[in-house]
Amino acid sequence: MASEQIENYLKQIYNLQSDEGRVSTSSLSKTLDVTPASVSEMVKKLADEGSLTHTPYKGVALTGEGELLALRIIRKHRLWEMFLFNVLHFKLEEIHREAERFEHIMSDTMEEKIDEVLGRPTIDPHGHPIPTRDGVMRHVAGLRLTDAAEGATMRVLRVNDADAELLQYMTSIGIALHMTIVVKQKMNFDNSMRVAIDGRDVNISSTIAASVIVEHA
Amino acid sequence: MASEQIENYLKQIYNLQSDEGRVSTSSLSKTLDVTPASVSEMVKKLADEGSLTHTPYKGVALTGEGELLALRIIRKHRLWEMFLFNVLHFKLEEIHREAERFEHIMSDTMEEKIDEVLGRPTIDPHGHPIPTRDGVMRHVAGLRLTDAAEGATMRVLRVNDADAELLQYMTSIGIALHMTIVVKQKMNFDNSMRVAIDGRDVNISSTIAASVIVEHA
DNA sequence: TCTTATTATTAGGTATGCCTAAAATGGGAG
DNA sequence: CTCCCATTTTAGGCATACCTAATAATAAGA
Repeated sequence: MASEQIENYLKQIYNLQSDEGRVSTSSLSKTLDVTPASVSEMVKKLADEGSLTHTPYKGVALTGEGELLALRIIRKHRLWEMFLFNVLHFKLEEIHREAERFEHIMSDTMEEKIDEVLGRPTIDPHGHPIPTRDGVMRHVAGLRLTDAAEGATMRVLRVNDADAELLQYMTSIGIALHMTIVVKQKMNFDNSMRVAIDGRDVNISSTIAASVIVEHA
Repeated sequence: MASEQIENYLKQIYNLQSDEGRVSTSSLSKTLDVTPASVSEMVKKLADEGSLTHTPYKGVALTGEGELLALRIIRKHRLWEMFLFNVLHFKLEEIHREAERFEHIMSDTMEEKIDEVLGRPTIDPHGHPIPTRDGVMRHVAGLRLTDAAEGATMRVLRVNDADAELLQYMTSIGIALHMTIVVKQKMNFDNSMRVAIDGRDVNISSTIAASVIVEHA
């Protein structure tokens, strides 16, 4: 079984691969909060184990095997988030951090029990898709609220899960999954916007708007 | 925060202290499945940290601080077992092993949420008392079924949680918490006994009988 | 009491995963 | 096309918690 650290590396590499395409030593160093030297070392080991391929000074890419391991962890993470939110009534902004620890020690039996109790959910409380047991993840397209046209009526597909403070603020102004948002006015100078949420007008910064992924309602 | 290993040492020392009184290096070595040499080393560290006192070649004893740490872990373990059993519908014999991993990463917030969801239980699914948040554990006296008199009607107070196979067998013959057992006949040659459980007569070995703690019904 | 057997401790070594400091690489500016 | 600098890798160390082998202390029997 892969150690907790190894699982974190694989998960992070998977995320960076989806978000940015290329995965560099320094990007891993930043997101995992370890020195580049440590990343180099670990990457070498993961390459030896067959979880990824590494071209020195170029970057890394998960093998099929490594990707499956990553997706298994992501599944556990998201199922656990769902459980914390729906069953234990944790706040939306708290679940990510809790799940970071539990994903590593969750047995496959536990994963199955939770999946069952939750009724086999397909998205987590932030709107992210939950991969299947065998590593298939269906990603629903969408666009950043920043990129929605003025006057458009959008529905919230998913929200950034990593920044608890931002998430807490979003919740406080009424942004939640599946909610309808109407883009009233876009300010070109700073990319902030005025939107209507639940009939109430709110000004939101570009940081917030960029963290909300929407689709046309 | 104490590491996972340290928590296991403290918990085990607490258990041995309650069961046997004296806690030797070799008893810890056996129950923790590490060599006596490793135990000596770790014990020295724990003594330095103030969790226990150590008299070389004699044994160890938890300090107040160490005992509190142990009881905090035991509380998490038992709450988690309760949760696995009642909410996730794990089998009685599976919960102990699962809880062994979770007890270490359960935050105090999680402990509180679970305690609340479960309705502040005072015993776990095996009948063991759950210590309070501040380390108070009320132990209910009882006797081994082996020691019950012939003809006596007893009620199951608690059962051994460590041996999954034994527990599974006990469940299969109908022994469960709070169940009534009538001692029909005691065989002196091997300490086995014939008992009535739920009206049905069953022969049980001394091993089984010794793992069942009962009180007079 | 003395000797042996049991129990416990110390000494020295391994693996993991982190670190800092030093060396190597390669892509972009001049 | 070369040189510089940011990125990356290697070298050498540290901490934790384990191990085996060797030594020391205690307990128990002759």
